[in-house]
Amino acid sequence: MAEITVTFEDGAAERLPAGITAAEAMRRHAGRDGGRARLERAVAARVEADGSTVVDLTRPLLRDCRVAPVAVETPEGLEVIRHSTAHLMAQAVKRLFPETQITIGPVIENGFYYDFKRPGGFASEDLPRIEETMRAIVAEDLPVRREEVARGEAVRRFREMGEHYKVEIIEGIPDDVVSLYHQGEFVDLCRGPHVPSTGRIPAFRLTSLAGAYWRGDARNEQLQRIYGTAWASEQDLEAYLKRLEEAKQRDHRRLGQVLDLYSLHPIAPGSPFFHAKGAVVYNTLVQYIRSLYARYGYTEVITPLIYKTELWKTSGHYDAFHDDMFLMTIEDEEYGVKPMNCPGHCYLFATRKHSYRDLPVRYADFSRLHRFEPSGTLAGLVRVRSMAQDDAHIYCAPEQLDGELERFVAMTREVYAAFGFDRVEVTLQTRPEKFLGRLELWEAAEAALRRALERAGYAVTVLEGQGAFYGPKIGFDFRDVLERSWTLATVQIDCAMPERFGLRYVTAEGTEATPVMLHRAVLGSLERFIAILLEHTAGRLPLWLAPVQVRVLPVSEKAAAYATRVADACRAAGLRAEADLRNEKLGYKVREAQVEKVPAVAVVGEREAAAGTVAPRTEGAAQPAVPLDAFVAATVAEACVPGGEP
RNA sequence: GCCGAUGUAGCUCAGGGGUAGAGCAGCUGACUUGUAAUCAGCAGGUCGUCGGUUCGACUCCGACCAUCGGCUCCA
Repeated sequence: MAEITVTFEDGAAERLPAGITAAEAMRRHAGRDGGRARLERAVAARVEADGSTVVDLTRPLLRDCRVAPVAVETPEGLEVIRHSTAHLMAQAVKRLFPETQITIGPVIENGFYYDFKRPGGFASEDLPRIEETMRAIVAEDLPVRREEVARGEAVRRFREMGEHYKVEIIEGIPDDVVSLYHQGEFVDLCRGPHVPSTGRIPAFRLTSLAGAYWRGDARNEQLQRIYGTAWASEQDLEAYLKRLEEAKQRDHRRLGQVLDLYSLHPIAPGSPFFHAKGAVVYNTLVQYIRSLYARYGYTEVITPLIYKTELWKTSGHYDAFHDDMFLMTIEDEEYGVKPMNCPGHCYLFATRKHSYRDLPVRYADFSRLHRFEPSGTLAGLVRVRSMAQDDAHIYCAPEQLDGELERFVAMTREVYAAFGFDRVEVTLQTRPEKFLGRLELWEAAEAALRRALERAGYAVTVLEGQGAFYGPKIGFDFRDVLERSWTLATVQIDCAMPERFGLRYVTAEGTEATPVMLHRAVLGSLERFIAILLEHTAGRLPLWLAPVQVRVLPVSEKAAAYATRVADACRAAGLRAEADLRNEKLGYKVREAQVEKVPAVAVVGEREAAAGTVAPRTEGAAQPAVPLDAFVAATVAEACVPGGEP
């Protein structure tokens, strides 16, 4: 029999019969070096020949290669068990509900899902039953077997089983041979790799039930998706579930209530009411951005909230989005509440004749916008129907475009640095199927965005076809506590509106030209930004943004007068300060100030009143007393808006 | 919009076909307080809304509304 050379992790090489399985090869070698324990923890094998691939432990080795075990707790190992758990779940579902058709079941971050079509559907009470059956199948420790068959044969078998979605998938595969995985009575189309037997799946939990569309298209049949999570051990599973629980403590919807920042009411779904404290955060953010506008050369404008719909017919928004707008008919004329500022700014630009010397024109606008977002998509402050952006539109000459993009990236960087946001994910979203404007403009615009990102040195994910209908865009995305991704900053080059609105400027040569138009926002929507900021800081807003910056706590009524004087002194210095004069013990007031995350707490008793000092409590701990003036000066220093006037 | 779940006092939650419960918050009083909850009393509800079943519904059924987790969408 032919032999091959197999090299192991320790560098040793052995001549072994071709066709030996990866597991057997490692087992023979381990017998000599004592690595059996590691082998028992392996769920797959890494084989390196031409490239490096993770394969089944039962995969036969046919050529010279290096082979190493893949431990269950490694990223590759977790991927294997998660995929195997998806199969396990599908098998359990088929046992309990044989009328169900299986579709696809991929691995996702921290877990997996599987999409099913079941007449009558699943209810969440089904999940515990499915889990129970899964545990039974683990106890059966069914061997998992890979089989390669001709595509036609695979189609025939799945058709016989009544698995029509699988048939459709296989028919779309270009290869002549496909691989199937068997475990007991269950068989699924799959590339693998998988654990060698169902008993090797250590810990899992089914987490939720959701709707999903076949092939991700809303025009297709609605399937049901069951989500689960799987880990290398019960302890890891518990730790993961605990992390999820802890993340909920930082959820902006909880913090928004505890901190009395905003609320939502069914009378205006998706439209937050900002309470007095939330309004301070909102307005301070606007003030911060305004201070940067002075430096970055923007001029602020105020434009109408309601327009005749002709405006969006010109811009193209009406065709694409009129179902998603708040529309009304007044005196037989249709009007709409603006969902974005751009068309209004185009009218503004056209109110006078522009010279190349005026450009770039940068119109900033903090107007409220109203979008009729679908009911099922609303979420706290991150997806709303009523919002305001730190929006601006830039009109420039083509040769100014690169400079404007660079200026935008610089401003974005400055703002994110001020908030300590470092987990940004940058995407470039290109021309969608339905688009307006000339193709050559689109190509030039996409090239300009690519250049800007390259110069900025961002690692970029390209999302083909995800751009706006009027132009390609860059998105700066951040994760919320549930790891969902949301766009904050964006910059978009408009390939349609300048021409549709007939915008012109006079060039140096005295001819007329169409300006380049940019849409951009740095914070994005203020609502969404506040949500991400709250979650990022766990509610401990920086002092300059905190609704209450200083709270003065008298130890007893005897210090009430002095506490009032201290609070007045803080307010005179421009701080948002208040004295807590309620008839409560100090410990009670301290606790409340902590819970409300007031950044600067000053305790005053008879000693402080006599000495003209305060005893600060910062970062959750009592500090030695300092003179009142020094406390005020230090707090004022911390209250400076970042990057603002010195 | 679609699938699944949830909705009881301002908040967090218990309860269950036969007159609605707790803790915190609120109000009143006592205590005069030294760094994460002092004590007592009082008040607070169309049990999301509308309809149905029933002698009787907060509880069972249906529709709707809102919220939550996904899917689709996201100018």
